[in-house]
Amino acid sequence: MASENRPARIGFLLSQLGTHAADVFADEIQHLGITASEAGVIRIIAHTPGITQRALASKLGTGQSRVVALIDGLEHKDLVTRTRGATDRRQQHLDLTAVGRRLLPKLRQAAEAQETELTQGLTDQQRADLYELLSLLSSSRDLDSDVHPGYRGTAR
Amino acid sequence: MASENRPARIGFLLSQLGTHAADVFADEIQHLGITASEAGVIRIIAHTPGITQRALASKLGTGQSRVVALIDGLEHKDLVTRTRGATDRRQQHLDLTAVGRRLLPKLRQAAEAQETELTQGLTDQQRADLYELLSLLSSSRDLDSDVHPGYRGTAR
DNA sequence: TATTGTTATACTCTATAACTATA
DNA sequence: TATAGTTATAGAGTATAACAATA
Repeated sequence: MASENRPARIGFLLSQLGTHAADVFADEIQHLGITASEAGVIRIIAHTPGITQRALASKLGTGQSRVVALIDGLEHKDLVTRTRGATDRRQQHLDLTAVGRRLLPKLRQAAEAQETELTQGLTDQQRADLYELLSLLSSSRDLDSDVHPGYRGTAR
Repeated sequence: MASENRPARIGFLLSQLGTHAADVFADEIQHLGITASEAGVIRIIAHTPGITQRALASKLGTGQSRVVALIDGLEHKDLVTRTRGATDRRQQHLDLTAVGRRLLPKLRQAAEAQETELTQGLTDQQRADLYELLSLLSSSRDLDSDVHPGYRGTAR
């Protein structure tokens, strides 16, 4: 704020480091044959099996047509299945295949490698402090703990 | 790391909050008639007047053709000028117009509004701590202090 | 008539290669 | 022959509207 004697750069640093973090994660999972977007979808389906495409679109903050394309890709890779709803046959329920489930521990490993890579300049105490502050920011900003909306904006 | 008893989420939180920060900034400058990418270019030219398009492309981490499109837009809005190099007529040197320079304090205001908006859940002390940690991360990761590469990745 | 998913279309950002004018 | 900028083209991600099947 005005009382502090430094330029307002937290927003800029968050944008910059957020982009960098996404790049590092994309690199970490490249050998798994999926993109960061696909990894996000897999995580959500793992957390809420049977979720409909509409509910997934709403969680991702994207349109339904984007979900169609994403699921087409994941279905083609045999990671996700679509099942028509028994009571409402308009809905498609999404679930992980056995192959998809086998990806989950690898995604967790990738997240750990990403964190190690990102925070290698910090002490354990600093890493813990940073985690606390980012969690506080995220929850106070009412952002979903499973999802973030993806990169729509552009460089600042 | 393995010794810490929490999931590896710093990378995820940085991505999520970075996207959110970029969205907030885009909203703050929308009334100025420029995008976040254009604001970034204006800031760089303000900092290094006479920079060539090639040098700008390298700073942005983008291709030269993207710079052509960006400068076309800024020139059309009368915010930036191109001047052929006197000694090497292949080069285009970029400078802000008077109108462009008048935007600078408004961009600073927008950055302050963004920071206030982003960190409204934090105490002054927490805000100062967060700034320290993010600065440390950014400098240890060797990221440019003026620029970040923009959003190329997608949701995770 | 409304809703779920699908298809079609367009717009932006990005990346690459071909082209020009200068060196 | 190499370089700075430009143009053309194609690919991803995104958003919107039109459409089919179902409710």
